[in-house]
Amino acid sequence: MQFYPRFLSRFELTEIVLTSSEPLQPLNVSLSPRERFEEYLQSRGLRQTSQRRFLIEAVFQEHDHFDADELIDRLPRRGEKNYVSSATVYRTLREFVDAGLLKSFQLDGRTVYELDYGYPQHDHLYCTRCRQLFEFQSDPLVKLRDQVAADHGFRVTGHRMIIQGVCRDCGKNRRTKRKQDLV
Amino acid sequence: MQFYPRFLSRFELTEIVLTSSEPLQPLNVSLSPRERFEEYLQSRGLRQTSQRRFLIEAVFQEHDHFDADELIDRLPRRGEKNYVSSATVYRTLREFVDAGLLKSFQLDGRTVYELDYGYPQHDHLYCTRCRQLFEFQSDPLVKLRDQVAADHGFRVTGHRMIIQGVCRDCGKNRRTKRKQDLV
DNA sequence: TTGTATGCAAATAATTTGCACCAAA
DNA sequence: TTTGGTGCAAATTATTTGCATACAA
Repeated sequence: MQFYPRFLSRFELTEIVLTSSEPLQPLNVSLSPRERFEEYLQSRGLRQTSQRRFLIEAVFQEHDHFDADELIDRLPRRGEKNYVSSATVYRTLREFVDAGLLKSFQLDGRTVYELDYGYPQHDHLYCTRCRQLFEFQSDPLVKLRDQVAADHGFRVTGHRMIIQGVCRDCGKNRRTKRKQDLV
Repeated sequence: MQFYPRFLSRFELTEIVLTSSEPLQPLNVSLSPRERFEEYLQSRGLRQTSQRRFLIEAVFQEHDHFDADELIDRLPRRGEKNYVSSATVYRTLREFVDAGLLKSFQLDGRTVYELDYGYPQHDHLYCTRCRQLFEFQSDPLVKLRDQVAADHGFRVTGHRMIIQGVCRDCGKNRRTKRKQDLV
């Protein structure tokens, strides 16, 4: 049996792929996230507010992936000092992304954020057992991407690569909940 | 200024990357999607119903990406012949994915489905202007993936790669709505 | 002063779920 | 018959939005 072809194509490329195993270094950036954000706000005629200042500290204090809900959970509650409404949290997270401080992507339906400013480009391994995200960096991947894009007349603005599987630990502990290895 | 390192690492790999530009061929599969699904149902003691039979036809009649909403739109309405409730559509789409007939992934917040059974593995280029998805195939990408995974002790079950950018046509027509080149 | 920004609550949007009824095997 | 399947409507979840008020510039 046979299906109609869609817009599929291969691309041509021959190159030597090289990567190194040095630990990935944080980038040196001249401005702190906060300074960078202030610059962003100024350039657009937006305002500095206590909420924005507080949120940028809160976000850059942690160094892991998070979603809006997790962030809100570790912020002061309504009534407490420095409380920020969730509406504002959502609005501000988007601004952080616009400002280039954070990156966001979709995983299992929710929006996941991670620090971008001050961190090198990287991609993810996702363990479908424990749902943990691991990071890796690969220059060849980026080259491959550019090659594919060029091949299709695309001007690249970015990419998102997630490798799904079972991480080392979960591979050992077969006893770990299996569920359905969701995509 | 300097940030704490996270779980970042590079990996070691040296290889020759080769790809070809032959148009990608549909796979030859011995069973039709419908037969394949019937097999799946039987193996799990599930039932064949008119809704399931109808949906599999509807889904495999088209050969493009779609989301639940688009699918429901082109199905018979309530009251008409062969009407299927949206709840059942959602439930059945998930079964199709379980059965390996469809693949699903998240894009701009919604769940996008595409035919899997009978089609070769591939990845996507996404135009952030016209929001169209294009497909490409790259063996080196898969090798790279396996290498990275092995490097991290991962047992791979799959991956998702989306290259974002502006497609050829939208690159020409600067007049096309620009908005914010959303991720 | 003047127009953003924020908090609150209501509105969305996309799915999922509870439940009574229907229908394969 | 028995147990899974379906339709309907209500419930969820994650966000977004309208609007009156607060506040930075």
